Amino acid sequence: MRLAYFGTGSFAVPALERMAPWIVLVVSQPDRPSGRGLKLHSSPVKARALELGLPVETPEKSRHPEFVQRVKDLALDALLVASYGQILSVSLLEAARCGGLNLHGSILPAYRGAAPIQRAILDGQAETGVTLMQMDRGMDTGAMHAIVRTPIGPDETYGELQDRLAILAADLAEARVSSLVRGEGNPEPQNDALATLAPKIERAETRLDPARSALEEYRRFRALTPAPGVWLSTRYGRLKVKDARSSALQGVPGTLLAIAPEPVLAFQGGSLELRVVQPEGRPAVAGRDFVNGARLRLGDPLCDLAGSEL
RNA sequence: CGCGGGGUGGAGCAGUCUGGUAGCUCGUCGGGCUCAUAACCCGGAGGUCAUAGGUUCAAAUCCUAUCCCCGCAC
Repeated sequence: MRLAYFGTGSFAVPALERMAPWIVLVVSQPDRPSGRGLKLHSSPVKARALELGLPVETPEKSRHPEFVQRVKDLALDALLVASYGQILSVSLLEAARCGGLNLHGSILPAYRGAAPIQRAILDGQAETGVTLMQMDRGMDTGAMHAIVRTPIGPDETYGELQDRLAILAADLAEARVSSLVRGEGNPEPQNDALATLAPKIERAETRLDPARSALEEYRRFRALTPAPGVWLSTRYGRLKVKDARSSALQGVPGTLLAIAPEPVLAFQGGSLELRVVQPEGRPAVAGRDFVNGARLRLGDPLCDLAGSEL
């Protein structure tokens, strides 16, 4: 079996490792200036592929005819795709004998799009999964070959869930791709009427607001942790919340309902225990340490609710 | 050269602008109070103020260089 592997994010790394024996080319997003100092950074998939000694290409546009021709010349059985970040053109899909097989982090047709794992947590879903599907011209609209399901833990974060789903995706690829390539598939079309979208996360969604419900904001914390992360606008500036748990304590939103053993911040109808926070320009610290440094006391307001600054 | 913040007893911070005794909230150790406690009271130990050099009678504080950490934006 000869495969090309199209992937970028860390969700795609385990499947890359598992399928490496059959992968003749890895395709990932180009290195881009990012981070402090705007230095070039490789995608997780590219970095791992190079460690594995696999050839890597990072076309700016994978639909470019010259690139498509190069793929065609590889005489591939299929393109295996996971978290690639570019739409694959029909001409590219047709460059492999069995087209494109996509590993998607949701139970399709729910959560089509860029951020299925985050959106599932954000919505409070109790279950999600990975779908292996036959790619077509639409976005995550192709017929489904297989689905694995898994419950979402009540305190599970995006990072933790993605790691689990990535393993499930690798299992799924290992178990099914070779038989699909042999033509043993029996794909089931998606019911478009049941489809939902999972658009990418917007910056505005990363702010925790004590005026909103504790339930909703705890989901927000879980859905966006560890990346891109969530933050509070406080009297001491922006405060990233890197670890938190929901708490049953209730009180005036924005004030501290407890100081020890961990500070508890009141939200609407509940509260969050702030376990690890990070002030601007400083390393992350235990919530208790932040409270000590800021000289906060029980009942003190941490956030001002008046204006929704930023 | 994208913009910016920070490195001060074990932890988190103030002090730096306007050089002149090392401060605060915790932790820790000892003692006390209490039925008891993560609560409270009293007392103690513990600091090369990131590193190197410079200015000065005197540097955490001013100047120069270096190392390390981080936020924003992308």
